[in-house]
Amino acid sequence: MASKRATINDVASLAGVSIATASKALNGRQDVRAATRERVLAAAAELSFQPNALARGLLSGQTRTVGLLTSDSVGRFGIPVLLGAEDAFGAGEMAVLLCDARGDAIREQHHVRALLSRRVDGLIVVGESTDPRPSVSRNLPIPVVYAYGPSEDPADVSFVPDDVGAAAMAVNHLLALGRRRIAHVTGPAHYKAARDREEGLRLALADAGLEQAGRTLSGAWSQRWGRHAAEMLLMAEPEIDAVFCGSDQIAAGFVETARERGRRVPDDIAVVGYDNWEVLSTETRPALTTVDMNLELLGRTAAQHLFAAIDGKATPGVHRMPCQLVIRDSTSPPGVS
Amino acid sequence: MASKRATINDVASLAGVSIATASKALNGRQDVRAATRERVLAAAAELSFQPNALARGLLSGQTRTVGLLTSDSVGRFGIPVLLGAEDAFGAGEMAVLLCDARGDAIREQHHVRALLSRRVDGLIVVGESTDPRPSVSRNLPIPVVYAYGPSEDPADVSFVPDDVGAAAMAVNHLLALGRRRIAHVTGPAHYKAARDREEGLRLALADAGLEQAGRTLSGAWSQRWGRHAAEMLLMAEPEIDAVFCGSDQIAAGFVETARERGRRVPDDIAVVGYDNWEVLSTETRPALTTVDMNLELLGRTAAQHLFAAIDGKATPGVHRMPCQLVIRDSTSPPGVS
DNA sequence: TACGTTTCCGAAAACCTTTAAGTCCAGGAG
DNA sequence: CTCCTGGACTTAAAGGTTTTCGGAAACGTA
Repeated sequence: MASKRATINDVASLAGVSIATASKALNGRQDVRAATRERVLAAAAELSFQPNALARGLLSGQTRTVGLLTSDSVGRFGIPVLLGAEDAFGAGEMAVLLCDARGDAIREQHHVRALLSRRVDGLIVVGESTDPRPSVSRNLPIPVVYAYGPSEDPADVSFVPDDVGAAAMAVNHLLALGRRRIAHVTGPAHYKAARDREEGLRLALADAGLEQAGRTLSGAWSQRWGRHAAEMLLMAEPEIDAVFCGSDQIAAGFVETARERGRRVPDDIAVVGYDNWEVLSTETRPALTTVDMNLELLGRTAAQHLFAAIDGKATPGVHRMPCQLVIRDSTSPPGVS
Repeated sequence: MASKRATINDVASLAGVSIATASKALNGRQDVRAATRERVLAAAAELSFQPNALARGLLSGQTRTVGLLTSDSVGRFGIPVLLGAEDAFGAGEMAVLLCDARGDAIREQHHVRALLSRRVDGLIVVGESTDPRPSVSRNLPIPVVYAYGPSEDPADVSFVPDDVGAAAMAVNHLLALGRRRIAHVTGPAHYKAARDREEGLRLALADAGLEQAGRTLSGAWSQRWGRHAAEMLLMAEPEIDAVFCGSDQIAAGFVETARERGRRVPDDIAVVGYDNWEVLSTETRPALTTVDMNLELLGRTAAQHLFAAIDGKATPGVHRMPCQLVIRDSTSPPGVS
């Protein structure tokens, strides 16, 4: 361990100037002779001087730090958002203070206070689902943006994936392949994500003047449920030619069971998943066509808008971010597979 | 947004005392009358006063903040470690400053400097694999602990899963079930994890006086490779009765192909995976017996030892943390399934 | 009254940096 | 020669908190 951290005072003494001059030299300001600046820089290098961000922040009122508050144990959805945010901040000077509330409102409040006391410049709140969540920003002295899970308060700034549009896009893809008897298997109906994706399906089918094949099957987001739903669906609606699944896990389960029951994917039944969770979507056979919510982009965008808000240019409201359909073998046109 | 943040000065004025007295009252120190303390506390509450952590840190030299430096984009292994660390810190007062070096040494240095300038009290470095990595702690004025991926420097403090012991444990489990012809499919041989796990297998077999069934098959960590290896293995060594896989992905692929080839799991072939990645291990049929590396515990332990190191009690060396065998259906004794 | 003790409170320094304002000096213009 | 200008540098204040030390009041004792 180095003995003691060098301060700008040490640098100034070593260079034989005042601390004011040292500061100016180090920050590239005017009013300092080239020779002097060089002496200061040399001294700083020799002492491996690092300016104390605390002192700087105390003075300027800006810490160049943002808080990232997640509720879902930094789970499946938090990570990419976090990465995108870190990406937007990272290259520059911003740092991210990470807090996990583990879904507990009390703990969340506690973390908000801790972050406030650390004088973060802003806050990103990552939801655990796309269901609107209570606002945390009432009377907060710093800007807040919500990612993935929007705030209940429309005056807040929120970024969410456009589930409705993405589902419609997925279904239109199936329609373009000539599929006409499309079924829907999805997660628990109390999730807004499930309802939104069903809504997108409904819209796309209505546009095409078609009826959905059978009723929507709501269960869990799991592979197990996908297998179970496949059993039921193949029994009840034997002549379906496509399935839109609410998650890749469901789709993976569906594909597995369909194959065991002698249905070929995609020839007999085309399957579309959701999430583009690569460990599943690229490893099932056939690989899954699926919706990628571009969460990393979403996180990056949220971070950029947080910057804007810090600079005083807020853009309130819920912003729906476009998703992307990743086309793989589970929806190849016949003969192409 | 609230107008302006209250300082201890505002609190003191409102309570009609000096800032020194206010500080003492707020921090529960002696030398302040009960009535006065109450007045101060009331004033603080009214102004919703939050002490400025910057000022406090500047004075005390302690920020109650640690840096968490990850190389693997907070991937599969970083998350649980991070959670464990956050857990150990969280309840109390510590905060975590997250940095992702994305595997780039330059960026890593940059982040270390940034963290240093923010005066973090310590650093946790999370590796992307169990291969030893260059030390980052040379001449750093703060303690550093390494989690998952150890430092090359034995004077540093590192925590890694005990892959050798865990593999031996897994194989002993197979032996206890009466399996005698055990094969091994694992990831790329240049990974220390792959070599360590093979070593554990070797030791367990040697103890039992047995030979491995066929040679170790090294490929990728993927499901695809698991399927491919299964094809080869069932051809080359048809009479194997157990397989030890280097990852759950490999195991999932193996199980799938084995079933398609008419081998029953676990009756004909018992399968053990590695990682306990639940989306795979609990969703395959049958569910996988697998090694759980207890990464969350590892992260928590690393964090606790970082605390100890901050308090001056370091424990240098590479600490191997015990793993745990999670027994599921893929190794049920015959007739129990 | 003089003095010591206890209890409570306030003044001021310290932490480190940035910046506004001020000082000093050389050189050019009048 | 005087005055002004501008460049190069220094002084000092500010930012919010904690802590040390000293001061004042109240009270008891001689």
